[in-house]
Amino acid sequence: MEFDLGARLRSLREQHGLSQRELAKRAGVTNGTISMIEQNRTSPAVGSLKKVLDGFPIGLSEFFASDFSSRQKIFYDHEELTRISDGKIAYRQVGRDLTGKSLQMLHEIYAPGSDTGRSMLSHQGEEAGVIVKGKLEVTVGTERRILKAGDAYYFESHRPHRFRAIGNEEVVVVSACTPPSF
Amino acid sequence: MEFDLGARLRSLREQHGLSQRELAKRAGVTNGTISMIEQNRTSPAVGSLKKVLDGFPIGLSEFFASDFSSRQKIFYDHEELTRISDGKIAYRQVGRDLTGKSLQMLHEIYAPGSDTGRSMLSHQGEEAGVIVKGKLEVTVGTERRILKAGDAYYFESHRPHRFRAIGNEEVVVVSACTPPSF
DNA sequence: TTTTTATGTTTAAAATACTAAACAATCCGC
DNA sequence: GCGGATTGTTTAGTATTTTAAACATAAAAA
Repeated sequence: MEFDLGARLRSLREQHGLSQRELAKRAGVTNGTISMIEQNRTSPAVGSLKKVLDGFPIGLSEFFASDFSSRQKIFYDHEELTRISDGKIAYRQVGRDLTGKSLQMLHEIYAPGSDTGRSMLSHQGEEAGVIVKGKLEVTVGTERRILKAGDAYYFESHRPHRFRAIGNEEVVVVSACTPPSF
Repeated sequence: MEFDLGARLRSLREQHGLSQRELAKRAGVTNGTISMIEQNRTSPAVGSLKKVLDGFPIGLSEFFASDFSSRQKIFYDHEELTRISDGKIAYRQVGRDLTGKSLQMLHEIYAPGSDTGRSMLSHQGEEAGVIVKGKLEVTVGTERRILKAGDAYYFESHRPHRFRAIGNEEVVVVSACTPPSF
């Protein structure tokens, strides 16, 4: 989905009942700048946009937050779960086709010593997991920790992350993410 | 707190293990641009910043949301999980405050014979779960099935549903739903 | 109507960001 | 050590944004 910066700003301004000049004065820019931005005739400098948004006020994060509000098989025997092989890690996905769905749940089995690779994973959404068996080293951004059975994690998926099995027994994890990442 | 755009970008890039040139190539800008941005010597055009962030990838909103996520707790010992008592069923939620979040994960322990009640549950969203231990009877709409360790379920939460522990051992389930239901 | 006031748009000049290439520093293999 | 590759930084030139002021239209007041 395309983000229409100009339209978003115009909508915001009108919701606040401000003219381009009023907003410009508050923001410390000229009305022409606001006009150009609203028509998408320029890609404003972040600094300029920030000044403008301070006139409402609203933060950059909220401004860019596009509001994603966001008969089928129900029961699955373990062997029915969709297998997604990825080297030494055996993923089993709950459910078949997740198109249109917003939740993905995986039953993961890590062979001893296996990991998700040195290049860190990163995607949209949130993910969480509970360790069922074994020891799993979880790295998120600059933070790292070893989790054991019963422990859990929860983070936003855009943060680079990596999983690694510790010790010489297999590791079992039940994880979920939203929206589905593959 | 002042938002340090340059530092934020540098940190992100380093977490991903990319050089300025590698990122520049992915993003379709020059390495000099990235250098200047990271030093806060320019206030990049929104369009340029977007191109750069697409190289990770990460959205503008998350980029500006910054420290929110980095201060958030990620790892949870089993005893740290938030307990949500509900009669004979012990829920432990992964994560503390889920406001603004779209994923909820629970570690559930059913005492022998316990269930979620005769009046069926129903709410918005989707939910899924994996049985870790014991036997669980799951009823969704008119369908009913007994699941054992390793088995799983997935359905849309608006369908009336009910869970019941079968046999005389406790049942352990890891479940997830989106959006959080309580 | 005529005038005043306010609106959004456009334009030439000034300010700023971006590129391409050179520069400096560091690391690695030989 | 040396040479080559890779890193982040800087610089001069080009491209883009921003300003200040003029323009055009519309609504309100006289």
